[in-house]
Amino acid sequence: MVLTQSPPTRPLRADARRNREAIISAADDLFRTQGMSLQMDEVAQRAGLGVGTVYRHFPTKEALTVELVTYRSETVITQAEDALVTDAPAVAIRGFFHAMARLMSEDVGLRETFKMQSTADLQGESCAYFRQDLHERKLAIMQRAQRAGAVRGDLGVEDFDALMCGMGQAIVAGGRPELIADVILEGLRVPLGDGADSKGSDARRAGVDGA
Amino acid sequence: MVLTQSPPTRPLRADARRNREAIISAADDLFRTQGMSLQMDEVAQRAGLGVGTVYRHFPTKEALTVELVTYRSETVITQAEDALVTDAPAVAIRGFFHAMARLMSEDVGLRETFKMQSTADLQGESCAYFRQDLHERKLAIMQRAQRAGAVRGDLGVEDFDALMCGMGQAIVAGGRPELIADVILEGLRVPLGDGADSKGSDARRAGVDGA
DNA sequence: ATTATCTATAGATCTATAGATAATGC
DNA sequence: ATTATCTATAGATCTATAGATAATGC
Repeated sequence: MVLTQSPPTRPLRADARRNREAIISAADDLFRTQGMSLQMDEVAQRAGLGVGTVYRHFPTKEALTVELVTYRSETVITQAEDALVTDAPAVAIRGFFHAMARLMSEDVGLRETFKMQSTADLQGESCAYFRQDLHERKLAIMQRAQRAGAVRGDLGVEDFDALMCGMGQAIVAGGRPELIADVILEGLRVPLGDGADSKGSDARRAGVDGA
Repeated sequence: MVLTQSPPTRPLRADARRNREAIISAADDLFRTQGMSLQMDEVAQRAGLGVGTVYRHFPTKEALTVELVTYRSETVITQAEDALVTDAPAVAIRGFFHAMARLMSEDVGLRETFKMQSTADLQGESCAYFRQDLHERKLAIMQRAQRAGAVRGDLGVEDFDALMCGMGQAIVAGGRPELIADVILEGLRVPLGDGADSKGSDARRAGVDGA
């Protein structure tokens, strides 16, 4: 989970380890309700510590939030992988979207996690490996769903991520989570060529290839 | 367009009028590229004025941005209405979404306009009337599309707004505008009850009624 | 001795205002 | 005379650090 250390890193002193955990836990609570606008002072206060201590463990605010973000990413993607092992792709994808919609509706941090993955942040070299790994796993999940015909083939991982982001935004903006998830899900399916369809799906099923 | 004045408001002095326009124009440029994070100092500089002047015309940053946001809202909704007069609903909606996607991809301010409409901001009493008007017009547009069977009936104006917001976010997050718009459009259609459809569309076509 | 923690505050970044100065237009 | 504009700065809000103090563990 933690991929940020290269040097040997001798084990933390007992109190320091406790405090580190208190910091992460406090930060996580705040991240859930406030996202990136959480404040370092508040984290310290909630953890029952001084700000200095927080900065000892995490040199910048970004370093702290990367911890929270990577944890959420990891959780979410594992969940998706598990679902795909158990269920048929179409069912798994549906379950995944609805679960995400529900979680996002009560976790600002999770919404911002998706944003940060797509947008500028989280781009530090420290998490380059993590990002790469995540990308590959997402690709695998998506291609599996595409081969099964559950998701249109001209969708890239970037588009998929972007849609998850969009779903989060739509939910903050007051859309009903269930409905929003359904709309996007329906939209993800392979479009059927019918009336009122003048253009736009011309690159249909571009990226599908065998296992 | 400007609905913020109740008292008679004697006409501005010639130079003041020029400056006011310079301010709005400068602010609009910055809003297009930076959205709400535009800075008052920059606005002043770009307009070739001092900050004090900007604040003379717009007492707060919010007052300035409300001006920009209402202008964009008005433009967009008029465009949708016009399309619905000319074309068949399904075609009009499609054209509208693609136009929005394209515009949003190059106008941060437009994306944030949708956000602000749904979320907390823009809630001042000063634009209560404007908001009401906008809401009614959106409702009319949506219901027209629903009666024509181009859009699923269980969608509320809030959901529709939310999806526009989400589309914007998906585009910033790196999704291809054309594709994102297509996915949401497909998703908006009345879902056909077929396989892999376990639940979620049970409230189907709830809000449809005759003209 | 070494490692951690605390408090108080420097520094950066904005919005908004005050008070002195300049431009209009009756 | 009135209305508008300018510059310089107060005030709010954060992140991050410095230097003095306290807790661990060999």
